[in-house]
Amino acid sequence: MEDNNDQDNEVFDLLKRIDEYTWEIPREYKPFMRVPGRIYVSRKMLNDVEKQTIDQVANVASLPGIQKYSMAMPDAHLGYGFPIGGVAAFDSEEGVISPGGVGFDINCGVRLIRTDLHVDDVRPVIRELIKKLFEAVPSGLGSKSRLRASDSELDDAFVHGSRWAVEAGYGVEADIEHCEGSGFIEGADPSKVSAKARKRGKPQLGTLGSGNHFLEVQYVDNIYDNDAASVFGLEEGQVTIMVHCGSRGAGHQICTDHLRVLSQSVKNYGISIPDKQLACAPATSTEAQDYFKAMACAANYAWANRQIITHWTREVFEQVFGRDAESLGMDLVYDVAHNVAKLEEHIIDGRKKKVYVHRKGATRAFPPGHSEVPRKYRDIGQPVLLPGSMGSASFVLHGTQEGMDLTFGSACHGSGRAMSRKQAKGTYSGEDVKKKLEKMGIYVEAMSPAVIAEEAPEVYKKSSDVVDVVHELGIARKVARVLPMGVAKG
DNA sequence: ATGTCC
Repeated sequence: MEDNNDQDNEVFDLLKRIDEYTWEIPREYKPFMRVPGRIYVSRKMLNDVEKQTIDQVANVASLPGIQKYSMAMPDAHLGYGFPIGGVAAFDSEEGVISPGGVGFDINCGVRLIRTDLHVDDVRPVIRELIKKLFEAVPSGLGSKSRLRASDSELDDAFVHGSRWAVEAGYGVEADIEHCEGSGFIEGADPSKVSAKARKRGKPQLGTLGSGNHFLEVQYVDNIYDNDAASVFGLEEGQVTIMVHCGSRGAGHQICTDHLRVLSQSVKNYGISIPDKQLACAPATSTEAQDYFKAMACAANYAWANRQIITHWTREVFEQVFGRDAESLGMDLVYDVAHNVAKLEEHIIDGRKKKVYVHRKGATRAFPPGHSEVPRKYRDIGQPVLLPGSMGSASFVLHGTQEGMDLTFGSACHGSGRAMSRKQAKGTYSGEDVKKKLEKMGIYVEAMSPAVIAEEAPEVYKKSSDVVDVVHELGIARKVARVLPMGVAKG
């Protein structure tokens, strides 16, 4: 124990070990906890979980109507109010809805596109491919799209998500089926979106954004489950494309606008919260429902956004390989949200119950047989897409019944930051990181060197460690690993 | 994550 510092000892003292990957924060830890907290992490990785993150898990447990546990995935770290990597479900009648449980980048998410191309077909043209993708898909902070959406198109994107984009010519019908929830959330109401959010969102529909968002050309280097991989259309050596982005300024503004309202609701409804950042309102209240209707608009916008990017990506591949996207086998494998709240039915204490599941930096992972899993994948379970950081592996998993029972059908969302952006910028130079990645065979095209430094592989937790916990715990099971060949980012 | 404070 002498190698543990003070923080570690403190953390160990307050947690109760349930099994190899399950650590409980007992209700006794804080007087306001309505349910215990649960952190799913290996003992080794527990050393990296900050005390502040554990306190956030405990704080979430104070919110009215919370079910079972306030949970944190192995990649959990400090967030706004709720931890990033947090999962919490609230009774749809007695519970609350909280923007902090979704995050600012509403429906930040990931999609995976397969191809029939082999890694050897793509290596020789990777620079050209990435350069063209970088040109075709606007990226960077405040970037504007080459799509000029009208007000009515923006409304349609807000309400219909992926379907709007496909019907506007940006994709094919099968793309819609292969999105979580068919690429939209019901109940979106654009009248709950401020003029300011509309103004920010309108020129950005069809942009990648900045930070850890990326468009990556990858190849499948390892298959863990042949049957599942085959059903998902994946095989070793095959080239895939991953898109990681969200709802841009629109989602950010929607979160900001409604946080202001809900921080007042907390007082109006007499809800006692240990942290102002946990602003919320009773799920049935007008304020909470208005947030949910606006949040759904942002979520749908993000699905439309990833769909438009998919279309432009296909166009670039068509140009470079001189064949149409269909003959290149460029089907959408799946698209998942990892920052969203959803009204779902779960079995709790043996009874079916409707709950608002808040997943913030956590991915839905529904089991085999679930009606929301596309027919094609029904026997396997929902594809769960976990992006790695720039230059590191990404993973494809599938949902399980254990996940449904244990975590409201949720898994982690990726690797999780281990160093702050500021610290990363002070430690690494963008040019050096770019050169290092090139030596590893990964070509990076980015808007600014600072973003490359902020996203250096070293500033993230090892994605394989995080994925292994999820796999061993059984809340999602590994199907395939993909490695980057080239990446375009903000 | 984010026109990194209208």
